[in-house]
Amino acid sequence: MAARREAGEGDPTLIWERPEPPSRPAPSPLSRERIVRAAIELADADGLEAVSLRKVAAALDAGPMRLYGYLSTKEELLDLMADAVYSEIPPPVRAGDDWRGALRSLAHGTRDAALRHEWFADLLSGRPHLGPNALARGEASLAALDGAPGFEHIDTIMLAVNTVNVYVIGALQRQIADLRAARTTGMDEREWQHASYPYLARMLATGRYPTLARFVRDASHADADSTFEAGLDCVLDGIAARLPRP
Amino acid sequence: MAARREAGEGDPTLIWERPEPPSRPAPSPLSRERIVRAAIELADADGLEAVSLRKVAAALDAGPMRLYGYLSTKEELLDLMADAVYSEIPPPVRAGDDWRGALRSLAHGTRDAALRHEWFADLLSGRPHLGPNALARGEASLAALDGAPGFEHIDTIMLAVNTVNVYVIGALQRQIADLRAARTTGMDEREWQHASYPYLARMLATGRYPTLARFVRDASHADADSTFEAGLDCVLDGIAARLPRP
DNA sequence: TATCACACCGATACACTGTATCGCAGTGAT
DNA sequence: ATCACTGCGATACAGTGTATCGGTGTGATA
Repeated sequence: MAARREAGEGDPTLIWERPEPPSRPAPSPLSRERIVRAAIELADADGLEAVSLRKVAAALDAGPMRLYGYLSTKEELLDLMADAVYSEIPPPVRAGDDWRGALRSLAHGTRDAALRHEWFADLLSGRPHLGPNALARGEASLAALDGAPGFEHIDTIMLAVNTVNVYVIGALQRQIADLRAARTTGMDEREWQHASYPYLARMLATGRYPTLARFVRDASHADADSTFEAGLDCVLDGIAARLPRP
Repeated sequence: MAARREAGEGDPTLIWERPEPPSRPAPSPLSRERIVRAAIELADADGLEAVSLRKVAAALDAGPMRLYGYLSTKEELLDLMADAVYSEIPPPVRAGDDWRGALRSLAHGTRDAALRHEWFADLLSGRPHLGPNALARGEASLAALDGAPGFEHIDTIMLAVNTVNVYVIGALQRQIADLRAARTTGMDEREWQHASYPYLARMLATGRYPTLARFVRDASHADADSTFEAGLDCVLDGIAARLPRP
């Protein structure tokens, strides 16, 4: 092991605090940020499984081992990538007492950033995101509701922010899974949803799923955006219902 | 390629329809089900990244290549594993008009099954789950609300089921990420949440996240179960708010 | 019963992964 | 001018998913 993995051996979250190696002028035009940027480019283009230390290094004209001066593990790179996504989420806007607007802008900001980087969904189940940008987003979320009318109790705010976040995460997960499925079959999302999707059609034709079949036939299949919006409204209504009578 | 990958070459969802190879009596005491069971045991014990075709095959006293008679890809194995989790979800009970109870039991059943198999969360972003058991769960969910008072319109049912599902998925994702983080630090979940977690404490001490710090200090950090319950109630309230006046 | 044809198992191989090791070159100090 | 050292990256290793294909055991046929 020697001195390769320097500080914070046991605790993987310590990337956020460990200083970068001083970027020596000539021989090392590398930085954690450049590495992360290269990795994100790869992931955006070809998915997370295309991100290998070798490829990232190659994109930076370096040998794979070079990266270990800036990262001590591939997991760290993934953490940094996730945090970079958080940095793209704009702070929620709160106009006066419009807490719904605040939560809504938070939700949309998160969703937009995540849809720009589909691989983000794959990093959600890994470990909690605690990088500086993720924390900043947390800070901004809470601050956006802090002091809004009806949100006097701290636990009310927690519940609201948590529920919205959880909804957004779940919705993302699902939409991205669908997007990928659609892409591998070559259809666009709309076509796919309309269930000319042959396997599903055959499965439904077995008669084992009568209700499902009826719904696939009769429901007005909205696009992903409006479905997201409808669910979000639903969640916001639920939050509103638990506020003290104004 | 020859005859190894037989039917449904292009479409990866076709596992569900492709028949198993006829289990020849003596030399082949293997079956898709045994393979999946072995893989699930590995994943339950050591996480999804411990599931390699070699290890699964070894657990069954077979060479790695043997599995390719039953699967054409590791992805298929993962799909089968995911569907096995769905088979553990009990059909939602609906007592009379109690649609809340139906959705609640659906949510809990899903959550319980997923917490029994933490790796399930990692499979959510992969591709949509369309195995027979997943479809059966879909069927049961819709059927549970079908005809309940207030749910006359098909889109109302869709919205309700979708929103609950999405909430459950998101909540799972998050709790499992937390569980893992807690485990790698050796603490139990409760301890971890109570933020003696040293990195977080240091980060909050920087003063860059004042609201967050206050919340971590003052909020009553409920355990995962009650948080889930509270959020679920919130979502159910939101659904209730959108029903036609009774 | 002896032979043949065929099916299939799994050893071998390949390209790829993350990462440990360590020789060597290049730098700064003496 | 010499030395000590630092840190880069070639090499190596154990592991992955999967393609290939030789050998073997089986069932059918003569």
